[in-house]
Amino acid sequence: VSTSTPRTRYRENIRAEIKELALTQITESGAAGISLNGIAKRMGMTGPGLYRYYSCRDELITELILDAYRELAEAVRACETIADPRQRLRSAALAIRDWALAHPQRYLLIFGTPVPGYRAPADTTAITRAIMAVLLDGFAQLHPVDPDATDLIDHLTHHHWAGDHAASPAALRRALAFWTRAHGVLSLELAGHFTGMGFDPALLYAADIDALLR
Amino acid sequence: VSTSTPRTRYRENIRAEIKELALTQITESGAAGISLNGIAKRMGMTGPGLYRYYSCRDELITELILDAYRELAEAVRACETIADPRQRLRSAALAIRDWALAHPQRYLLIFGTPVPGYRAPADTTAITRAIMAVLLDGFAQLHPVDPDATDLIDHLTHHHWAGDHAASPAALRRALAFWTRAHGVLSLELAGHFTGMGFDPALLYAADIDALLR
DNA sequence: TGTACATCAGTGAACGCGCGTTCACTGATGTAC
DNA sequence: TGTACATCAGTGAACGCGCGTTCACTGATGTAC
Repeated sequence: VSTSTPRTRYRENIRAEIKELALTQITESGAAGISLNGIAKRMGMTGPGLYRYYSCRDELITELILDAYRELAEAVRACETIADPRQRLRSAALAIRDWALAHPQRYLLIFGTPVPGYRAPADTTAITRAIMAVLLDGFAQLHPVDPDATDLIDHLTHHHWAGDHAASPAALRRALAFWTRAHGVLSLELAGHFTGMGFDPALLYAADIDALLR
Repeated sequence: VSTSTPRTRYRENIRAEIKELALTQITESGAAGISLNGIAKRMGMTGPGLYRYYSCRDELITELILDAYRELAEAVRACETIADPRQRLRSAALAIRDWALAHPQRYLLIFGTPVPGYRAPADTTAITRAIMAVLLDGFAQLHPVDPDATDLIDHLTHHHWAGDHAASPAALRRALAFWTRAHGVLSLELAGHFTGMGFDPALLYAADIDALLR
């Protein structure tokens, strides 16, 4: 973008600072606790001043969600260069986990309990699809495994999602399992449901994903 | 409980009505949206009146969480009578899903993004343990399978959780996977992440659980 | 380089709202004799 | 059965708080000649 006058650069910085503080608000008070007034106060500004940067609270939340989706997709896409599909999928799983642990609020903002009354932007499905494409490619290149879940695979044969990406039902089935298993461990871990159980969630995560890659 | 004077019965009814309305508030505005004033208004009462029944907002939330945990545990324990371990675990999985779909707010209240600033009551771990006991028993009775995830199983050997229930590491590993896989599908389904994908989450759920029971 | 003007960041007051919680109180419901 | 008293449900006013958002404004920053 060539619109880089001092003023627009300044605006970008402020917008970034606002988002940064919004994330700490989520950490402290949950997604519903995002408040323009609160952010302004921490920046040494008054509330209305923020309306120069975001026209309303929902616009800020939308941008936070889209940013998070994009960052996660980028982390996954960074694994695309790995030639071996098994290694690629394994490192994609690790990339997702690393990102989720590094940015728990962001992860839960996307995949956690939906923000009440807030409708997620439509653009997110395109990003989801981009992530899915990496998984589908990977599983398509993995040698096929013994048939399981025939019910589900039959079902998926008649439902063409995944856009123009004509994935085999078996690959789609595994990609979906990849997603749900990763999320299962991650969301329980982030919500603190494993604390006090004295085992390492990383190993559980790896085991659950590896079972899909054998 | 023999304390069933007309007055205590009346109190119990009001408390139940309060909880009922709190659940609809969660549905409408999320767990953070629970508000004593709002509930009172819907009951045709004034806000302070509710303080006869709950000493503060957190006490209400705590009771909602404990109720939900207990109900879920009950649903799982109802499967204990099934003799065949495979069938028992299968129906436990279905019981969990049925309950989660029937009471999405309750499920997300327990397993969703934690309520900000709110500290969950300690009694929940005992209930979690009761659910885990059913799973551990079931997997202990299933004939052992080909060794997988040896890293994780080694790890679990040295970490004795699950209380006095001396479960084998292999059973513990499968019980944990049962839990995370169930939650993975359920929470994504409840959060609406499968809408527009045109497949039946029930089949994905069944397939992911069945893979553990073969 | 200097002046005139337009743009824009941020302020402060205001609006209406809902929240949790306390307090002193009225009036109904139960209890004891 | 009737009266005297204690208990308790619910009210209304009040406190202090924070929220999103609007509006008219000041003062600084950039732009054009």
